[in-house]
Amino acid sequence: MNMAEKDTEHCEYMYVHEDVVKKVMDEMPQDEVLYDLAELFKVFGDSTRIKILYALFEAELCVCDMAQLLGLTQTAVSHQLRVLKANKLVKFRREGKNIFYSLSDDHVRSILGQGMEHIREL
Amino acid sequence: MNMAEKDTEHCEYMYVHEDVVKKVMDEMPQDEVLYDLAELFKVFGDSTRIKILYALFEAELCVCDMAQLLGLTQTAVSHQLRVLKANKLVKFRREGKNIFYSLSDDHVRSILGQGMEHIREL
DNA sequence: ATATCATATGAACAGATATTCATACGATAG
DNA sequence: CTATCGTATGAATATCTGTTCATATGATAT
Repeated sequence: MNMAEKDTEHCEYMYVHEDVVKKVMDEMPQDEVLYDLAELFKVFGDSTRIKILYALFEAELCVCDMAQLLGLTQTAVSHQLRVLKANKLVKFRREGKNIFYSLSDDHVRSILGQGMEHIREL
Repeated sequence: MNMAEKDTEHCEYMYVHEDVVKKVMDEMPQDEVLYDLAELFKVFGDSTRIKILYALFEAELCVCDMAQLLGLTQTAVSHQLRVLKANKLVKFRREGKNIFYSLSDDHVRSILGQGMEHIREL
């Protein structure tokens, strides 16, 4: 076998391209970071939460506003806000009986914006 | 009741802030777009797929390379590549028996980059 | 204090999803 | 053309996730 070829290491019954694999391994972020990253995107991967985030693009809203606006139950909205809070995507303030939610920073806009660009090109 | 107050419309037993809700409703993207957007992020919301994408950041790889690199079975990788292909996040070319995958465009990098920035600040 | 409003929370259920196993397909070498 | 390698696919299973229902909490007004 020609040693100049990349195929050197065994992978079950297959051969891997060893040098490339090693290079990639060195550059890969830690597993935990990649896991956290997936968890973050999981939050964006639900249309209810996306709707809530988009609604908050425009204005600060209370739970009932969002429920009415999006045609959802108060409970469903509340559960999803919990997820968004846990991931620091929204912040909130109390005003009497109402709790007003808003976007916590501009990363949300950036991330959603990039996603929008991608689907526009599909 | 003071008409200068925002609370005008009924929502079950609650009142919504009508003017704000209407403003937001006008600005909201179509439901279908938001659904597609959620579907896109759902693709990023899995650590196996994130790992595959990050691996492809660095180099073009065949299925077996990825399986070995990431400690996954060939089948698992193949199933996830199917999802990534369906969402136009990766492209591929055949070279003999191997099929080499690579990132299809720079949106992937942008989206992952924004996500990374967010989790760094948590 | 008590009733009511706005929101949160816990349990239960239904639907979605990732992995595995078995197998099929397409390309190549002999 | 047959065997083998690399990859893809379908079915089955276990886990995860979102919604609903019932109920709890926290704030306000009377």
